[in-house]
Amino acid sequence: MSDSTNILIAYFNRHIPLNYEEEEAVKALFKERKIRRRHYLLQEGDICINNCFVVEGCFRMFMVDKNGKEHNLQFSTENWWISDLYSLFKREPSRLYIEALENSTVLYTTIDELLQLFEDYPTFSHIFRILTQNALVSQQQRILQYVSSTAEERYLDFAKKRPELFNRISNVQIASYLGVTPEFLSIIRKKIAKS
Amino acid sequence: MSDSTNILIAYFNRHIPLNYEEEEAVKALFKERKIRRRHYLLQEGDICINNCFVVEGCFRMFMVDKNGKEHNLQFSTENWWISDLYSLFKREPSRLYIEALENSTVLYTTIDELLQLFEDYPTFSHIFRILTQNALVSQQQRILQYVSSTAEERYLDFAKKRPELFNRISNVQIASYLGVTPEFLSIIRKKIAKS
DNA sequence: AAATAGCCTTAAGGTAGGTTAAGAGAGCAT
DNA sequence: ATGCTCTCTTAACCTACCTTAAGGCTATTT
Repeated sequence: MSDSTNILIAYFNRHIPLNYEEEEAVKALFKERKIRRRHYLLQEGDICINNCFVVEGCFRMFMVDKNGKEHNLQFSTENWWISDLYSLFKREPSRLYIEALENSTVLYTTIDELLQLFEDYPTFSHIFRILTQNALVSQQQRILQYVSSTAEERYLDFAKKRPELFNRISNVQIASYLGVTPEFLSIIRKKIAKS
Repeated sequence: MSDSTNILIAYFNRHIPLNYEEEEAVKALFKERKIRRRHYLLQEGDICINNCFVVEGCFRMFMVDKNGKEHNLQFSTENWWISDLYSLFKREPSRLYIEALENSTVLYTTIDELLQLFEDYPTFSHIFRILTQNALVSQQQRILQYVSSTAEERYLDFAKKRPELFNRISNVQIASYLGVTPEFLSIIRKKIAKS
């Protein structure tokens, strides 16, 4: 069994302690995959069939709008999940891209294996209901912030909430996540530095 | 047993057929409440302890930003759920308001009763995992749209996706949902009418 | 019937943030 | 070393949307 799988098991145990059988099920089901920097885990038009857990590295999920501009929706680093839930659950082509920002390692299962796991071991159904709830809540917080604050406030908040990410990725990526151009982010940074 | 409860049971049956015991559990657990137009189901600072199903009527969920402006986040009409999931699950004071736009009827349970229901009847845990998934997916779609389209596009999309709501609520409410002022929505409407 | 309140529109002037373009510095490859 | 690519910055001009203010219309209340 790989180190990677132990990391995932430790992750699950932090939510709900797994018994021996459940740990074995994780070891049997999840497969490891390495993705090199600038390579894609998912591209627009693909049907997302894998649910991925980031063991090591960093990904960004983004969409391309009708003018060809990219908009980052989410970053995932160690101990985060990354997949297009819309495509995964609806089994329809994705409108999103998932790109590795660093050389990375993930553990993944197909959606069908995951649903089977939920049936065989209710513990996992329970864990994923909580994970989905948490994701929903944090998305709602993001919408709240989006409608009610300026780019400068979002920038400061991002620096505060995700300091490790903040120092790990480029300002171009941060700007895209905050919904501004890199040029305007530069102006914001100058203004903050002055004050 | 009330008509309201039958509507909720029919709703559940459309997701996963309930057996006799599960139907009885719904009848035992959910309570009815009527809310008059302009009255609040939830106000900022309250801890949201009830999960509500709209039997009849229409609600809006909104936040008030630091400048005192309201931002609509969601409308709920018949056969939708309405609650602040953040406050509900984290048991922390809400930053949101839920207001009845019409005289309305809801069925509700407390979060503790709901969690107990999940333990007693896995069917409901299953249904709510799917509902949470769907909510997550549709929120993600909304974020996608928010970052990638103009106010005019969002307006036309809203008219197309929710035609009944579109004709049921005021433009002031729609503008707040779309993230523009009523004045600017008026300009958009004029422009669309001309073309 | 009058008064009040909410809704919708128009218009003038203002601001946050975008676009385009250009240059300077860092890191990587030949 | 030389070039290449990427990142970050600065600046001039532009646009989508906001603010304020005012007027007319309709619905509700008294």
